[in-house]
Amino acid sequence: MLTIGKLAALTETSTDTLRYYEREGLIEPADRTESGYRLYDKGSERRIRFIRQAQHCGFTLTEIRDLLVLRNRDAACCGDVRKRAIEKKLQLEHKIKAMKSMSKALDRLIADCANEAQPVEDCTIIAALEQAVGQVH
Amino acid sequence: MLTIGKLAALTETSTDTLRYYEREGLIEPADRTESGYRLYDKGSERRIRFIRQAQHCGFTLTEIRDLLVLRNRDAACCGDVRKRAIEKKLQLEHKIKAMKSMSKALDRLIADCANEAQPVEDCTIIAALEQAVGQVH
DNA sequence: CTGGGCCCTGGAGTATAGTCCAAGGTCAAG
DNA sequence: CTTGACCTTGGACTATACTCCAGGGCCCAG
Repeated sequence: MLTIGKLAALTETSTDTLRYYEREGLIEPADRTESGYRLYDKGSERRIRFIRQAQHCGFTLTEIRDLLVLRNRDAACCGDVRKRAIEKKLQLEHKIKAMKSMSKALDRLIADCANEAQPVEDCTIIAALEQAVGQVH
Repeated sequence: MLTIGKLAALTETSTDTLRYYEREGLIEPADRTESGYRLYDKGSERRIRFIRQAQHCGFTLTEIRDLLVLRNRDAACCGDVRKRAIEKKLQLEHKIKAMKSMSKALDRLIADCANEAQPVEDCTIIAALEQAVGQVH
């Protein structure tokens, strides 16, 4: 069992952030000591990592809580749960597409600017950036 | 030339947001009427679309401003500009990787839950979500 | 020449996601 | 048995990105 400081160090978060996640209903300590210290198990570490990862992918804490809550449901698994998963998946795919097109635009930008001492007017940034948009819409 | 309301309608933003972007240095009207009304050209529309797209991909307004500012530089194009582009590109690639792995995890989740009336314990959500994390780190 | 819809500025308010105290209790090492 | 590192709660503060007024001016259709 880990104290909050150990878990924070392990997951590269702050103790404040962990307590904040608890207030927001994203995590809960597995136990408490007699004196009230929070105690976490290895599952908490995985949970925190998942939260950070999901955030990094553009999910809000509210959305992440929704995903995590699916786990604790006693309703039938495949209905609600599946619907949410499909929704998230579509959101994700859309974001990935947009990001890929931006990434390609940046590639072009980098390639075109290989020549170090070119003047600004010939730098294809604007064109590349705007193409990124064109490809998505 | 478009007034702020027309541009807002065209780009599906609010006039408040457009004025906010202006305060933040992301856009500027091409002109003003004598009475002080903002007037925008077609370039503004493309610029706004780019901003929204970039935001959707997880860039902050500050980062987007940085990208847009590259355009107005009178310093040598390929040096600074290229460095920034490469930086953004790496960030983007990293996010795309994470999102792809979450997307795959969601796929598995959806596939495994195809069977509508399964009990929760057999719903592979937790496993799938945690694998997403495992794949990224 | 007036009513309704648009525009202006400046400033206040909101949600999200932390971040930072203050005041105090706990615990292990020396 | 004290010192320093850790923990507790509650509440205030911050940054980002809007969002919503208030109080006023502009513009044109009837």
